[in-house]
This record gives sequence, C-alpha cells and structure tokens, in this order.
Amino acid sequence: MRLIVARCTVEYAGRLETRLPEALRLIMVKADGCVAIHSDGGAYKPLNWMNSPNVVEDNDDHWIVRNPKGEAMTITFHEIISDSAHELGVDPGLEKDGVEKQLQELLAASPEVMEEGLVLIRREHYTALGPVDILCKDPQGNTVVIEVKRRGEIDGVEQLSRYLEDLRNDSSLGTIRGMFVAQSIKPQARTLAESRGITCVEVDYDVLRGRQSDEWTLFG
Amino acid sequence: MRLIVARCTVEYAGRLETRLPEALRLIMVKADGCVAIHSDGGAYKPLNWMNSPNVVEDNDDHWIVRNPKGEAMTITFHEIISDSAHELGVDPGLEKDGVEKQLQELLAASPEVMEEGLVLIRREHYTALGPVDILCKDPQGNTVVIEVKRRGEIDGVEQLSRYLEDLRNDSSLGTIRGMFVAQSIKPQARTLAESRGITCVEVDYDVLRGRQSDEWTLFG
DNA sequence: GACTCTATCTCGGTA
DNA sequence: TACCGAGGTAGAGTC
Repeated sequence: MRLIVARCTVEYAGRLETRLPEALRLIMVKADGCVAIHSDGGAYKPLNWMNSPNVVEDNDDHWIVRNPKGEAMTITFHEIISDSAHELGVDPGLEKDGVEKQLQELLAASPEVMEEGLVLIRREHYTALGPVDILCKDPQGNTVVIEVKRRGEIDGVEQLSRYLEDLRNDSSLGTIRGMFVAQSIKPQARTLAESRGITCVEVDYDVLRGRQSDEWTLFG
Repeated sequence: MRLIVARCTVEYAGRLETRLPEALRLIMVKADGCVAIHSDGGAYKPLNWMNSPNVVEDNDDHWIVRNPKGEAMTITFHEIISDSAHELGVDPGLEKDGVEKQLQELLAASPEVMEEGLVLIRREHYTALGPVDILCKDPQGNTVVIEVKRRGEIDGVEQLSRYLEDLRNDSSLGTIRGMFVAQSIKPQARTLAESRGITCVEVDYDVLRGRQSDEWTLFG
C-alpha cells in the first residue's frame, strides 16, 4: 500500500464528471491497483476513486488512471508532502455475525415465532423474479410467503408484492398470503403492507438467539 | 490525518458483530474523529470503521472507539510499523456534473423532448408519498406525472405507480397518466410499466445538453 | 455474464 | 431529528 500526502487537483470523467480544486489530500494506492483520494473528514468514502482493474499512467507531475470501461481519473500533483509504501500482504478477512441471512435461518428454524401454527415448507425458494426468503403453511392450509428484512422499509414490501403477484399466477400453491418480517418496520412500510393485505411482524434478534440456545439446552 | 501501519486485531460490536484476526493493516484516523481499518485490497471500503461522532479510549496497546449509539470497535496493536500525522485542512469539496437532478432540469426546460405538445406545470411537486419529479399537461388536457431516472429500473416504476395511485385519489387534477423517463430503461422495468399503462421514454443526456446550448445560441 | 438483493451501506435533502 | 431517495452505489450470490 502506497500512501501519498500531497497538494493536488483531481478530475474524474466516467459515469459523471467531477472536479476537485487544489488542496492537501491523501492518495491511497492499494496492492490490487485501486486508487482513492481522501480528505481529512467525511466518513470512509473517498472524494474520488478508481477501483481495480485499472492502469496508472505516471507522468511525474500528474497521473492518469484509466479503467476498461473508459472512465478516467486525473491527479495533478502540485506539492508532495509525504510518500511511503508498505507491504501488508493478503488480509485473512472479516468474520461477520448477525446479518439478514442469520435472521432468516433463525426464523426458518422457529417459524412459530412469527405466527402460531406456521410450518416451514422451504427456505430460499427461487422464482422467476428472485428468491422468496421463506415459504410456510398455516393451520388453515394457506401458503404463506415470507419476506425477511433487518429493517422493514417500503422496498421490501414492493419486493414481497411482486413475489405474491407472481406466485398467485401459479395456482398449484393454493391460497397465498404474504408476511413481512423485520426487526423493526417503518410506519410507511407498515401502512403500504397492510393496505395490500400483508401481515407485518416485528421480531427481536437477541430473543431469537436466546430462544435457539434454550432449545439446544432442552433438546441437545 | 493520522496514518498507522500496524499488526493488529480488530473487533466491532454494534449493528452486527465482526472479528478481524491478526494481520498488517492501515489504521486511518481523520480530523473529524472517524477511524477506518484498511487492508491492501478490496476497493475503497474499509474492513471496519467508526464514523464520527465517536470517542477513542487510548489504552496504549489497544484502542476502544465508542459512539453515542452504543457501538464499539476495539483495535489491539501487536506491532506498530509506522505512525505519522498530517494537517490537511478542510477540503474545498467535490463539484459534480451530470446526475439525475440536471437531467430533470433539462427535461423540465424542454418537456416536448419527452412527448410532443407537453407543457410543464410544476417541477418537484410534493405529495404525501414524496416528490413527483415533473408534472405536465398534454394537448388532450391530461395531467402527466413524470418520474425521471438516470437508469430505468423496476424500483422507479413502483415509485411512479405509488404517486399515480395517490394522485388519482385527488380528483382535482383530472385525468392522470404516468410517464417513465430515463437514459436507458431495462426490459423488465419497461414490461412492468407498460402493463400498468405507463409510457416509457428513453432520452439521451448528451443530446439534451446539446439541445440546450443550441437554444442558448438561438435565443440568447 | 446478467440479474437480483444486501449493506455497520453513505450521503444529501426536506418536513 | 427522522424519514426518504440517490448513488460513479459496491459486493455477494444465483441463474
């Protein structure tokens, strides 16, 4: 990783066009060739960047970074304050815990948490429009199409609505209803869902995890 | 901006939980207090980060970075390779050109580009569900609700459909129809739009810009 | 490769 | 402040 602190101007021309006036900034060049221009604030997103794969044309006082899509970023150096490089090696990588996939797994393992009497049919059921998170049957014999989100927003309701519309054309599944499950559901999303006859359920991730460890204790 | 290259392990507990095993990484601390952990690859996104506002508790061999939301990141240093700091000052900021807003402005200035005879009523018309990009009248006296996107995808059609549904309840606008305008419209989005009676129009941003400079030349 | 969906999304705007 | 929508979204997973 090469780190250059320099007074520079930057131009980008690609999916849009941007200009950065002359100022002190950090230019970060990673081993995979990607280049990022950072100011001294504003979260982790750089002001400008070029992801790999790309080619750096080094003209001494200015670089032109090009990628195969025809985008280009030009960095003009006015004064170099610092220039250093370090070999970091390949990172062993990030281990994550607690995202939507796990929420889905926990709910598929205990569908009765969402509604009494629900029985799992299938997880990750693929349709022409994309994967349905969970399919269940309720005690009345209805097929319940379940969309799981970490945060329940309007997009998720639209997604579920498309699946419902599509699956209702496939009459082999019998009567179908939708269920929208999330750790929290925003008012707008709830209103839209309920206006379409979709059941909304909020679940607590920590309680779910606790419940599962209880079951391990009871039955393990 | 402080730049530390170090052999470290990192843990984050907040919206989810993550662990990073011991390895060489860059720790970037910006003037606004945000901290980012970078490996030597993987585009511009850091492996872990904490945005400002936050507080760094410096325990020499390990830092604990906490924010008001109760999230925390712990960095344990095993070996410091390099540690430097630079005052970059406040960045003059990024100038952008060519995004959706400009596309909207150009189309509002020349609605006839989308369809012959269209006359602008209002831009950024606020409804309960959000702002309608452009409202026009057609020669038959219909109100035309126009959603402008850079890329025409299914989400945009859903958005427009919600506006249409809402505005049709407000009978003062007379007969209403929808128009979906983008630089390119994906087949799926076009199919969905047309099945709902929404007109699809593709426009060329460069031609629009050219057209406007022509008008400046003709009438300026 | 194209498509779909997630994200500690980030970021900017407005009510 | 919370909500909503755009993004050079990036990145992962599946068909």
